[in-house]
Amino acid sequence: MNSNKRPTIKHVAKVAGVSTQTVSRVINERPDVAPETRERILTTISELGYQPSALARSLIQQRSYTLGVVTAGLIHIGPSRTLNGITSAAEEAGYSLLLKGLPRYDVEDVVPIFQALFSRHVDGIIWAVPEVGENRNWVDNRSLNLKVPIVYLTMEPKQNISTVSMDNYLGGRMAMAHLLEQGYRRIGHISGPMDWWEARQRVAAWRDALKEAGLAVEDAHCVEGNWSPASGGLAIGKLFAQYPDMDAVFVANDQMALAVIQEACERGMHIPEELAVVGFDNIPESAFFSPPLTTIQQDQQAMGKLAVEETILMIESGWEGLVSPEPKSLKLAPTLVVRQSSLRKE
Amino acid sequence: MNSNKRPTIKHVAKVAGVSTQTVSRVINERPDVAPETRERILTTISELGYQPSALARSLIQQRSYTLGVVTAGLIHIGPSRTLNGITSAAEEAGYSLLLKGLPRYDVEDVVPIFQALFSRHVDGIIWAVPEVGENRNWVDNRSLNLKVPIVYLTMEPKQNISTVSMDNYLGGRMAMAHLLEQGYRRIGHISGPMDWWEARQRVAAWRDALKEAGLAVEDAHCVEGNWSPASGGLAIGKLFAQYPDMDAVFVANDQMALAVIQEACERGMHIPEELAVVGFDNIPESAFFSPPLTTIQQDQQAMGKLAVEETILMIESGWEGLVSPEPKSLKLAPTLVVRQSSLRKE
DNA sequence: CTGAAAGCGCTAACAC
DNA sequence: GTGTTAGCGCTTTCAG
Repeated sequence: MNSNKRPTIKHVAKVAGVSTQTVSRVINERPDVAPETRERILTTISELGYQPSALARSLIQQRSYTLGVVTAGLIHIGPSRTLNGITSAAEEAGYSLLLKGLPRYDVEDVVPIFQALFSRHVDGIIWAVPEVGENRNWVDNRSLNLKVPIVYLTMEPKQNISTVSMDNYLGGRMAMAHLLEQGYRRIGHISGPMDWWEARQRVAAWRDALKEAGLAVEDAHCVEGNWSPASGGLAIGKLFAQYPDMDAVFVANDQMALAVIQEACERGMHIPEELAVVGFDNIPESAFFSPPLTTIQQDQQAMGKLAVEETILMIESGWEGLVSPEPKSLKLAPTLVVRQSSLRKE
Repeated sequence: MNSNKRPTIKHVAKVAGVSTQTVSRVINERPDVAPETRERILTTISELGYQPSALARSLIQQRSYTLGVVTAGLIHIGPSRTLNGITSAAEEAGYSLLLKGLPRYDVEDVVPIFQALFSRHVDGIIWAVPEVGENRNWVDNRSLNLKVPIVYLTMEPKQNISTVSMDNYLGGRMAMAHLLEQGYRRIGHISGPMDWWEARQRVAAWRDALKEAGLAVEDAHCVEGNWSPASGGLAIGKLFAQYPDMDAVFVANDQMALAVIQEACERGMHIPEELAVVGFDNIPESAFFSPPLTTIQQDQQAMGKLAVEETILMIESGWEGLVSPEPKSLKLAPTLVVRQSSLRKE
């Protein structure tokens, strides 16, 4: 009975004895169809298992209800949390997602990426790749004359484009404020790779907090890591050598902080008595380090969600060039999670 | 000069003074175009910044070069690693990805998911959701008469469908073999949630390994966790009570194993002297636990890659119903990573 | 080698 | 209320 191919609107129309236009009206829930006709068509639709083609619809409406998402570093927890926020928010808003993963952070040639996205008529783009090195250089030239809105995640706010980021500087300040409040005064820093915007923000927070507290800031008190636990171990070793009377360390992520704890332990040092440690990220494991790690929590899912909402807002307000909604730079505030690794005993 | 709208094949044809077909031939790199004409058209294309519409092409060719990917639990490292493998493999094969994230593992009503995917004419589907509870019940009824091939990840192999999974049973056996070889004989187990297929496989491996070694298997020697570190802490507490002379424990994931180490440490126990620990997953942190954790490494990126390759194989071999390539059940072997947490001192 | 006509599945605009 | 016509941007015949 059923043909092998998927039924089209034509099949439905023929079987129900109406024109395709009427079927179209029913599908799109237009009011101007006789209740009786509507019933008949709905029955036919479910009998045939008919399903409208979003492709054909996109073609004629010049609107795909699809967002392009560009990510990198999905193996890390941060980017995947963000993506998770994006998927659920898009679902909720009735948008589909076209996903592209970059093999590296510093992809130089973005043209093919955009082409792939545009050729599938995405209505908007979420550039969920953190700012690293020169990987935002192309933004000025390209993005201003694109036909669809783009929202950039995790980057230094810029004129004329929309960005959504965690406030890494604020997070760093919260970590430092906490340590200072606990009475620590000789605070070192292990940073992320300095070509990362996020890493630089956290370093700046460390520096400014010390300065504002009237404490000396020395280059030798800050060592660069690469986010990996191994690099954290190396960094703390250096720091012990360069800053022997350090009493606390602000570490730019939890993975490196774990290695710091581990290395301190191996040297027979007690945390937090001899060295207080504050991390960044609040990975699920950090509550179970020995001692549990004080850290800065960032809600990356919320960031993804916000990015989707912004993009859709730009789309639906009839975005054209950079007319309607002014480009915004949104920042989300992280929160401080206090655990034992930073608590000065009475 | 440039019109506001994106140029179409018609514009190119008009400007180049040829018919749209000829432009089409050039785009698709057909040989039967005069070199001179081809040059002129290529020039026009780049002058106009023309870009073919994949949408229109998909519509007429009934082929979208797009894969639907359904995931769940992206906030966890496993699923996102898998997705990362999928994105890079798809990119390489020239396929786009339509991403759907499920809000939970046990989504009952999969019909809307498939509808959304089909309405966008995906050529194949990768169901990257682990088997949990009853969430594969629908497979029999539906999948057999779908119009596109599906590959299911992380599930018990089943007749007539294609699956790709890590060999969790093998992984469990490797963990157990290692502990037995080190001389441990009273080995407990902390499992994942028993409604997860992966958790059951690991339990079965624990059980079978003990049995085959001629050791007693008691229900009280296995406690169920829920993958979270917190649950691991609870579970090891129970296990200490129910199995006081336990000398080793195989923990179903690294996060729970971390809490085990932490709890043992708090009770003043030494690892591995008084309790050997083996985990599962090899998260980046586990090399930096105190002591570093012996664990089972699974290459989830490879799994994602394999799933893409299988799906495309089915698509391109002219899949119809379940005719051409027989459904396969592929399994990937994990590897053992030995660290200090399980090494019996001489 | 190149072009004309038809149509993928759908909807906008207009008739009746 | 409902049908007709046209066309989204492309490719597939089939002529020449």
